Amino acid sequence: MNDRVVPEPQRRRRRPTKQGVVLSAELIVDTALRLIGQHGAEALTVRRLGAALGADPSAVYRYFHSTDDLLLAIADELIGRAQHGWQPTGDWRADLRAIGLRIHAAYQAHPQAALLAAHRTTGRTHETAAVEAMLGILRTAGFPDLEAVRIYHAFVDQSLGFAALDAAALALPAPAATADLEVWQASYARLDAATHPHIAATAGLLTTDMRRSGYPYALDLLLDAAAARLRAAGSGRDRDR
Amino acid sequence: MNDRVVPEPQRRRRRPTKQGVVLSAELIVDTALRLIGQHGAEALTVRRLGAALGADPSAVYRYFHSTDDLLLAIADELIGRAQHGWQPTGDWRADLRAIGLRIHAAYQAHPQAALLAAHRTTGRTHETAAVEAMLGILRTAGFPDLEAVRIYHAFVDQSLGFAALDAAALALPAPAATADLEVWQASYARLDAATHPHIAATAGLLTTDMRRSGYPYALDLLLDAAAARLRAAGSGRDRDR
DNA sequence: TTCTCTACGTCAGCGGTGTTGACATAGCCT
DNA sequence: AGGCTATGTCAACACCGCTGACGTAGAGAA
Repeated sequence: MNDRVVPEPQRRRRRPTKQGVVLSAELIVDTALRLIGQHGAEALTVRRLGAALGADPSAVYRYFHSTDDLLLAIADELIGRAQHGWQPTGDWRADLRAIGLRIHAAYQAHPQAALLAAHRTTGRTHETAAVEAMLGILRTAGFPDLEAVRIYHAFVDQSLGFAALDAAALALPAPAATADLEVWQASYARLDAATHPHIAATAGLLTTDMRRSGYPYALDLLLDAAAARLRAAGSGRDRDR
Repeated sequence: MNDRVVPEPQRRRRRPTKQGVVLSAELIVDTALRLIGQHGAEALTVRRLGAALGADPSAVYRYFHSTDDLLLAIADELIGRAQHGWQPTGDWRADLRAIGLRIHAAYQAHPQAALLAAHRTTGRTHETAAVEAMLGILRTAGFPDLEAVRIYHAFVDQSLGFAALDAAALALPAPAATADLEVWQASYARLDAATHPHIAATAGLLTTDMRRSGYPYALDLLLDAAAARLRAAGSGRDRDR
């Protein structure tokens, strides 16, 4: 870990680079996201980032301890964008569903970045705000603390897991992506009913269903199960609120 | 893509390396898996693999076009291992649960191979066999075809999504991995109850629960919901089987 | 207005990476 | 016995993340 990073409050940030750009942590994160979006995940190297910024590559290390540090900042930015503009309605199930779909959508918008960021825990402001919101929805709905935490955990990892999975499909190089999709018609739809009766019987349904994300359906299943547990907990000790 | 790879049938594979090892694609895959298991995620580099094999690093390129090619070969091996030795019991819920946990476990055993493999559709024998088994379980249990396909889709993608997510955590370089875990104590456990009441109220539960995978709980939620839908479908047109 | 101090952009370089062209040779085939 | 070629080895390339050293812009103090 290097110590060239000056904490935000002491920054005077006055000095433009040779090419006249005034750097900031924010600008670097935005540029990194743009770089990833335009040229793929492998385009995010310190040297290329420096070039895109119009600065010496090592200048990045004045703002982030390492590339991993930068990645965490990117991850938090993505979470922030998912939350942006969201308002709770008071209906726990609708609220949770909306958050899940928002997370999924935000990551799909930056597939290559999502691949790198989906599995990190940042502990930064946007992330903690999101966690607080989700826990709040569950606890306010009446879930006991232990169950609220477990459902939160399952819910958020399900969202991120599907987000990463679907992002990976989007981030695949074009030929590989189409190849993966065609497998369902080229291979599964032609399997012999004698050896693969169940696939043969549902081939048509399979090829259409596998084309889109399984997340919305999986999300509804999870919310179904959560609602059932809430009902069970509520009827257990009948008086609540 | 290089073309130094000789297709398997033409191989004469006679020449031992300087250190007396006779190479083969199989040996390389096994050694790579062992390397990952013993020395962590970041140990899988071509140079280190060469050293572990007792051969020049570039010898690997006589068997695989690239490291990605090698990782796909490893992935194919993993799918087989997940299924290996599994026997259906006839209880659809127990069977599906077992398959889910097996997939998850197989990927956890070799995290960074899992990372690259989880989102590919291969259409190869191991994969089609697994799909056939899962669909068979659902259809035999009495799910209508459309629902069987949808639940299969949600189930398999949830398994792979969690597998990829948890694998990514394991595949992280050691410092980043510990940092991610410590965030829950260093950051979340210290948030002010005034600004983050729900996190503060559940901090203890959070830090312990987030240490392990959320997959088993999420899996049970999904199976709960599926069982409920099966009941609903069954009572709809009462006579089945 | 001038001086000082330091934040921070730049440069050169280290030890790593995947990959490839050229070369030497082991050992199967005739 | 001899040739052919599969395959192991070597050296080198281009790139990577990262760091120590250095110069200087420009804000703050006087």
